[in-house]
Amino acid sequence: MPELPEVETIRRELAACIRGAKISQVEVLRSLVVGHPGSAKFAKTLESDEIEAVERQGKYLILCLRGGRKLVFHFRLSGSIVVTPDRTPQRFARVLFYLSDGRALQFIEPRVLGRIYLVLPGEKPKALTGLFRLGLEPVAPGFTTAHLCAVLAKRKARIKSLLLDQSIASGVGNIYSDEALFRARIRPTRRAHTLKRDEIARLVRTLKDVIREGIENLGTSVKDYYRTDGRTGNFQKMLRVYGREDEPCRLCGTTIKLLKLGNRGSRYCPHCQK
DNA sequence: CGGACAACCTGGTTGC
DNA sequence: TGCAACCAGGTTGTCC
Repeated sequence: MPELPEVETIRRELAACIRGAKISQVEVLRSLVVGHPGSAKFAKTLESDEIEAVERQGKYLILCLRGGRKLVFHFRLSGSIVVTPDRTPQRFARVLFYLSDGRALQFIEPRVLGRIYLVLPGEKPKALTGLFRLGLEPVAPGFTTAHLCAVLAKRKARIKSLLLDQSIASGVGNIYSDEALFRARIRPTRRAHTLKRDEIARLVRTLKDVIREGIENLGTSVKDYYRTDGRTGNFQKMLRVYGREDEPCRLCGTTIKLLKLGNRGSRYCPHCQK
C-alpha cells in the first residue's frame, strides 16, 4: 500500500532515471485508470512531451512536464510504476508511456483503483480535489505538538481514523498509522479530544520517526508495492504491529489484536497501548 | 460540518 | 480439484 515513504522512494528512483526523458507515445490499456481528461485526449496531449521534474505531495506522485503540464499519479492500494528497458508490457500494466530512448514507464495496477490525471496549467479538475485539500505532512517542520493539539482538540472521532484523514496528516496510511500509534503507546480507538498533550507530543514524534525510517528503508513491501526496478523495500522487516495480529508483541509478549474500525483493519497491543 | 460507512475494483486466499 | 465467497484498503460519495 503505497503511503508517503513508498511514493517518496518511487519519486527518488524516478528522478534518478527519467528526468529529462521524452515521452514519444502513450498507450492506455485500461481507460478506467485515466482520471482526467478522457483517455484519448490524455494520450494525445502527452505525445512528445518531456519530463522536467519528479515531485510528490502526500501520496500523490507528480511528473512535471514541459509547458507546465503535470502528470499526477495516485497508487491507491496496489498501484506501482516500473521502468523497463523495452516496451514489453508487464503483468497488470494499465498505461504505457513509451520513452524516446526505447524504455517504457509502465503504470502497474492489479486492482484498477489507482488513477492518473493530466493537469493543464491553471486547471483544477474536480476528480483531483483530494490533492488540493492535503494537510501538512508529519515530516513537515510545521507539524508540531501545538499544531496537532489544536487540530485534534475539536475532533471526537477515533485517533486512528483521523490519522488516515489526508487533510490532517497527508501521506499517512494504514501501515504507518498503526506503527506510530504503537510506538506512542496510544490505542487506535481513543477519541481524539481525550488525548493528553504529552500523548500527542509522543504521537508527533513517532509519526515523524516511522515516516523517516520508512523512507530510509525504501518503503514497506507487504503485498503489491515494488520499486521502479521491481525490487522490494525493507521496512516490512521492522514492523511492530502491522500484519502481526495473533503474534506476540515485541515488547511485552501480549498477543497483537486486530480490530475493525470502519472498514479497515487496525492492529495494536492491548497491553502496551492505553 | 463531523462522523460512520458502503462502494469502487480485482487478484489472491480461504472454505466447502 | 473446482469454484464461490470473502478480503484487502485509499478515497469518494452518501446519509444522518
